[in-house]
Amino acid sequence: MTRQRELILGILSQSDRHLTADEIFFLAKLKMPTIAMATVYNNLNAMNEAGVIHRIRVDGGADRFSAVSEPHDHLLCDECGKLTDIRLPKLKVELEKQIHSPVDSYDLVIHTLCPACRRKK
Amino acid sequence: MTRQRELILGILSQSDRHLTADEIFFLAKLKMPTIAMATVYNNLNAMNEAGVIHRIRVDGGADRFSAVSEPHDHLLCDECGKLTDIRLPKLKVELEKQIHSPVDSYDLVIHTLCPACRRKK
DNA sequence: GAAAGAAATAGAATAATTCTAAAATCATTA
DNA sequence: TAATGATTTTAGAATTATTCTATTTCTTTC
Repeated sequence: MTRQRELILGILSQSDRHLTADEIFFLAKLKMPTIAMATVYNNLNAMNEAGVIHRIRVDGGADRFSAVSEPHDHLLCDECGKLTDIRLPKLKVELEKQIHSPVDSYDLVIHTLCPACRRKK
Repeated sequence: MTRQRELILGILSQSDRHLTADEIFFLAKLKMPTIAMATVYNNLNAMNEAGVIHRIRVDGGADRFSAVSEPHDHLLCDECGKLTDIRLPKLKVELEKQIHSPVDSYDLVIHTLCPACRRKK
């Protein structure tokens, strides 16, 4: 656990949004101006592999990262692009029942309108 | 519907795998050597927007495309990387029940071992 | 405090995708 | 059929996200 890794993890933990590597790099630079982009990626990859953070790919953009370590799912608002975490604890078992095989893990992004955007319609 | 678009759609329809833009480009070139990569992307994007084909993003690699128009889900084998379609018709309703909101659509990739790889373990 | 190993840095390299400008194709109307 | 305008394709440059590489800086241990 280097200072850089600590910084990056801190940034992710404190953010309620899911950040791109670029955003993390920018925020990290504010606190540690010498940090390099490769360091950000190195650490994001390492922590992702270790399961400490989570990488999520969304259509039309860079990968996002979040510090939430518990498995969880995602709501994506197609109107404003906001990405929210949601926990569907029963889903894994449900999926295993449906495919008749053990599920290692899964990635789920649900497209829906966020409450704010729904109200505007 | 240009000749190029027809060709690309044909390639996708006839493939049982999910192809990358690169693979589609290669296959298209065999039939129409003058076709350009940009044309492949133009058409893939257009057809994806129109809902005729489906783009799917998988960790660590290029986007894949498939012609299957019905909504469906994906099984990804973490061992050999094989990506298979699966239909879970009840899931959408199940999700709507759980999030208490209408679900526009959703993307699901289930990580599991394919039968072949499971046998080898 | 020197040596060894691990991680960080800077910048080049790669891969996937998009953009741009010119040429080709197509459909429509004169 | 010729002219017109719109759309699409083409080729290659440009961009974006990410990884790689070689060198430097930190840590840790002796």
